Amino acid sequence: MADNINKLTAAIHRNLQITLNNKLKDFSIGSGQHDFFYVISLHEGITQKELSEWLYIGKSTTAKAVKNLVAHGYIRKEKDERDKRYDRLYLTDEGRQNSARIHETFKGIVEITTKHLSQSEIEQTIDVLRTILNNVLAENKEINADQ
Amino acid sequence: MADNINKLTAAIHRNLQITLNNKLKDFSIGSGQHDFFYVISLHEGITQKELSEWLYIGKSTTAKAVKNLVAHGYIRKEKDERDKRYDRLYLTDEGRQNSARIHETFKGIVEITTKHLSQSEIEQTIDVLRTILNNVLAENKEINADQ
DNA sequence: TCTGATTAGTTTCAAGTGCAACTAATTAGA
DNA sequence: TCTAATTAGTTGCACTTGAAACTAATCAGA
Repeated sequence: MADNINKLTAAIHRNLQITLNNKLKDFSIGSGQHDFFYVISLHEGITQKELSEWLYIGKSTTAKAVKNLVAHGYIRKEKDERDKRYDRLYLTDEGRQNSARIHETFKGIVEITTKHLSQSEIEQTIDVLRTILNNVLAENKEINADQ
Repeated sequence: MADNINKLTAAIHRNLQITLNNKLKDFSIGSGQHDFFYVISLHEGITQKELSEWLYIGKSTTAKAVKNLVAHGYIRKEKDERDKRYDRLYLTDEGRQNSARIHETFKGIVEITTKHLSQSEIEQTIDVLRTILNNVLAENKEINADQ
């Protein structure tokens, strides 16, 4: 078997998590929560549903990540007044203090991954990956309409 | 934030795992072990170290996956006679009976991911992903020489 | 208006994963 | 040859994740 896209995306994902954990070892939240924090810091007021959709991750995982971020004092939840089913998410002061550090780290991750690649290679790859993701999501939707 | 390669590979990986789990729901081993079984079926006699390197996955995860596959009767271990540190892995009869099914499923996964893509797009993407993976591995090696 | 369906978020359970510390086997160097 | 270092594999721990069943709030249709 030669390399294929599935194996490579899996390997990249796993090993990038390791990179991220190393770079943010002293930051007192677990590896999965960095992404959530990052997105919230870019889109304050986002709901958990939107966060799940943005990251293409299950809502139960989002609920737990958010719970942890709140417990660590980095973000806070606020009930939407017009529809009390929604929780809107905002950075706390402590979250805001750590925000720049996270942004730098994420920028560094992008630089690491794109080393030795031209801008057009990167753009084309992003396009193809987006197509692949849509293919996979369509396949999963076919099987199960929910979640 | 626009989509980036890290987010896309993570999303593809997570959602492909869901696809695979759905397709192999009735197969009595967990999601992570399908990949291991597949590689072993293609390379009988492979060691756990080689398996870890092939999948770019940690050796402790490999040890547990192999343990489960053995417990379920799909594969067997055999000590290398020349160097007893190595365990060599082989399919059992039951493993061999299920092998074709797994191969078909993996082929189906490739077909799903590559829908709407030309052969050259796929090949170029694989090249880029390989470069990215090497970038990430090099970065991690810099931090930690072992594992 | 009221009842049933839908929706956002939570919780429990089972499973995969990495890290660190471990054992057993082998190799390298004094 | 013998001791220290290396190497393959294992185990315990912490953490992430998805599925399924749940609650609370809202919406849609009779």
